[in-house]
Amino acid sequence: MRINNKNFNLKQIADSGQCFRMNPISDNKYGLIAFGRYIELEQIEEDIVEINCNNEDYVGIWKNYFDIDYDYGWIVDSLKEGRDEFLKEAATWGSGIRILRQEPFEMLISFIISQNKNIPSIKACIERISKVYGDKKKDDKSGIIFYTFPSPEKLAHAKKEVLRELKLGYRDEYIIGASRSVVDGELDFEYLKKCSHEEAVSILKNIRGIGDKVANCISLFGLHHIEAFPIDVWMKRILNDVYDNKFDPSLYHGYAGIVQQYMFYYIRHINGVIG
DNA sequence: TGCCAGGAAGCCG
DNA sequence: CGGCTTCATGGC
Repeated sequence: MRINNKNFNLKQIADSGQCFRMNPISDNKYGLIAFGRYIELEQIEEDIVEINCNNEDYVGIWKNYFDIDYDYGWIVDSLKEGRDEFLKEAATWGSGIRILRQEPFEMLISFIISQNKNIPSIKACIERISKVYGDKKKDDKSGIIFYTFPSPEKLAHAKKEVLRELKLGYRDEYIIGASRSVVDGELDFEYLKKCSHEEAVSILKNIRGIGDKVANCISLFGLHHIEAFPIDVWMKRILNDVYDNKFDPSLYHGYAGIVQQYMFYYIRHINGVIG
């Protein structure tokens, strides 16, 4: 399936810190594990992406996953034409970023794991927890063996000692507790998607191990509340060093999370963390 | 060796 | 509320 879209860049998405199971496999090619499947994608040209799947899976899964129906172009263009010099550069540099519609439970656990960790370490933890608690599968097309992200039931019944062996550190109890909240219905992702971003964050923060930053990441990447605005150590640097703590997210009301992704991706580029 | 990473909880004033 | 400390772990 070939997608023609001006704002769809695999490298930018893979390096944007929103997904942890999309990795390069060769030049311009990426492997992705999501929704219990493995697919390969290739950046054919700047505005053409090849998704190695049939039409049924594209329409049923990946079109929605990559948020293809949403036009990111108007946001990029408006930032490029605006007065904010930093956002002008950031939007130009990351114009191919999209906010993926990832699975809420995977985002819940992934961003609990993410606290006080760098991205390579987060990815390694997620692969380990998937290998132990997920399902082993083989992709028919590529022959690749992979492990699905664990179910809430599996992690709700996980043992602390095992999670410690997986190098999850003090987050072991947080992971088990959050998973139990999903299993017993305290956390209802369908409701969290329907309600406002503010209410979703408020509910998520009742879970032990979820503070403001992680709640905003779950809201943005797992619930697709694109007005969420997660502030991590990189964002703090921008808000302090570039904006003297006077940045006003309400200027981008309703889509601040997308603007935030351009900022995050750009500051890490400037600091040489990613290509 | 000390510092940092897409932080949060506990405690203190 | 704001500031300080502690919490595992790996990489540099």
